[in-house]
Amino acid sequence: MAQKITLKDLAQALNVSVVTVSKALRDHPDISQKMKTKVKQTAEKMGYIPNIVARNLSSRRTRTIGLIVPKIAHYFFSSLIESVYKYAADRNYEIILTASQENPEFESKHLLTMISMRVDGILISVTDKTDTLPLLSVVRENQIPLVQIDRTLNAPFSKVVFEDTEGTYRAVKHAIDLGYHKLAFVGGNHSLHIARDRLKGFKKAVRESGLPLQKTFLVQGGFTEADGYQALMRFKKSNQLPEFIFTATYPVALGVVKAARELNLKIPDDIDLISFGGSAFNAFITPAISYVEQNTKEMARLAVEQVLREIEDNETQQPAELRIPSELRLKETCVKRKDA
Amino acid sequence: MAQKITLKDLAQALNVSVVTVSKALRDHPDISQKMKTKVKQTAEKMGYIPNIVARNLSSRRTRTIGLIVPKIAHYFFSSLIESVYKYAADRNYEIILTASQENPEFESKHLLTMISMRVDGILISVTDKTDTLPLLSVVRENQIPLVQIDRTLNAPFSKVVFEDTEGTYRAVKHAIDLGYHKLAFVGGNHSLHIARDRLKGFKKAVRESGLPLQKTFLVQGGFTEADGYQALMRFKKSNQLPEFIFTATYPVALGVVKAARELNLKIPDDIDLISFGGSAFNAFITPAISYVEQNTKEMARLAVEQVLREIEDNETQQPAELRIPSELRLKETCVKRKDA
DNA sequence: ATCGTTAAAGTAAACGTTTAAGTAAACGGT
DNA sequence: ACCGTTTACTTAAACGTTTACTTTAACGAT
Repeated sequence: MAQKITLKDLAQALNVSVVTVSKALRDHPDISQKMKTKVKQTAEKMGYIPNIVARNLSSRRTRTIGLIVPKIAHYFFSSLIESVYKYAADRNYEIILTASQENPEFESKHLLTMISMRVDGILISVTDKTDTLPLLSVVRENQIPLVQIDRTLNAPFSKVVFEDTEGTYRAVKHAIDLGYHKLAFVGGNHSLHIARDRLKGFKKAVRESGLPLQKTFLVQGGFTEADGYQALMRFKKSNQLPEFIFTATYPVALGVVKAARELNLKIPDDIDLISFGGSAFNAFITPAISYVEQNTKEMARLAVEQVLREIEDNETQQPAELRIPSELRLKETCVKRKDA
Repeated sequence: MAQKITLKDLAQALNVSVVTVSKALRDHPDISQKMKTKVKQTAEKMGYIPNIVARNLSSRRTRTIGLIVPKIAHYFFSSLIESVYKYAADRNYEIILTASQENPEFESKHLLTMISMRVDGILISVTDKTDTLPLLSVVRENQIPLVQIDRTLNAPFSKVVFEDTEGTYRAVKHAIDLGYHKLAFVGGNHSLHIARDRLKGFKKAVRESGLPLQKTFLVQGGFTEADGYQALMRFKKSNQLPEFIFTATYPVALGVVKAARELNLKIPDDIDLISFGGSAFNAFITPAISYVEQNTKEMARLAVEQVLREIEDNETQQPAELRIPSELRLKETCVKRKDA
């Protein structure tokens, strides 16, 4: 085919300057309506396709937001991603997505790539092993707006989180009210807020009710199915089974379910369960797990809005901390009173 | 902070030309080892971060592949995406992902954006409503390598698909062997190969066994849960229930399961089921649905390899058609003989 | 000593836009 | 009739690289 059409080609064809063409296509007020129409028509006719790379270099902005998540094929993150795309599209921004695969090295590499690509802002949800991200200082120096989502570090950037402590507290309180005494928490890396805050809510509920906090029932680790599976297996091995388990994520809960099946433990009768976060297919599994709701759509909305605010307002503001209420959704676990 | 460091800054600091710095950083043979080390050290020290936008403009390539899928938060696509990212990363390519939301308009818009962004190649899985993509001619004219994945159109571009006909054929044959006579197919838009080919396999199995093909049991539509739900509801309404349903996708199967529960029909006893494609959480639902396996990892691998081949080999080749075997995985549906 | 070759740099131009800074003509108010 | 303003355009420069070409010096072989 013919070479790619550029503004120059259009300009020559129309016998005007390149800038006139550029401005006309962008509806710049400098240009007369008549010229705009003429330019757009020939652009259409000649099959002009703007070169965004050139535009980005020249304008020193990309209308692009980097999104770094630990995983894509994941109940929580795939919906979060989908919504982020949607809200970004509404505001005419592109998304550059990368997945760290729960690997802090990849995470740093991707963060650097995003800076290299000159994204206008960054949204990040860190891996379950990240306790520090050295590159954040570079982000800061370069004044790139960055918003942490859900899995946040203690760093001077805006955050969007759920009401982790309160949500967990209510769920565990509910379990205690049903008569459970031996309660376990299976969660994640304590350098992450969500792990600490969910544990905090758990402890608060247990302490308030005067029950003892058993060390062996507080499990650290990751946020994956494997972590839930291992936890229950270990409880079993040590011959110390809790009556109720609160899991820090839905995948962890699935791991518990899997282990329970193998051990021939009935849920909810032998072991009861609530998780932080559900999933679209929860309704299809038996028993459907009761969970603390995570409104991913709202989280995406707030995160996109916040990062765009920081991008588009020129003055640097204080980091914001946006919190999303997280309500308990009772399904088929943790609904019956425990027989005394 | 100080202004962003550019090659020019490095060049000044080192008292050499910009080109020397550029070449040194890229390990160009023109540059002596001594100079390379020196340049890299100062680059490190001064915190140089390359501007990929400028590089892309100048070099007329982006080392970027566009990936267009109908949906992100979806059993099949989220794993496909994850694997595409992985294989692309192995070859040092970035991915630009967009989701068409099963909307052909968005799909075209995104395709145009990708061309605008000057991606080096494109991977696309079209919406369940797409029957033609006018922009493909632009892709062709601009000689942008494009590979169709799974949901393919009849267009002169390479394809990576499953053995849709054979996989479906074997599954339906299995159902017939178990003694089922009234068989239904719930599938998608017939301008897509996967819908046509899966239906073809279905018809072949039914015809071969001498059973009648009932028109009302061949349902067109989309590939979503809603489509499966509606299909079973309609069967019920018309008082014509099949004994066995083959669904063209896993979400459709879930829709059937949902409808069955509401109608109080037992799966697999009242209605039996096999779907094309499973999911990671299939093991958690009761009954676990038997399915024709879709090896998303392999699909991603072949697609990435093919598009990179077309990008990196300068000569244009004939479009390839890569087919991935799809085996039947029996779980808890379609495993018992039907009582005569 | 001379010539072709190689190594290690440098110079100039280009990639396709946008932004900033003019300029010329038309306009409107006094 | 004059001046400031507005309209509609143009020119020049810049964005930060890479690519293609040129230069200079050193080296070996004859």
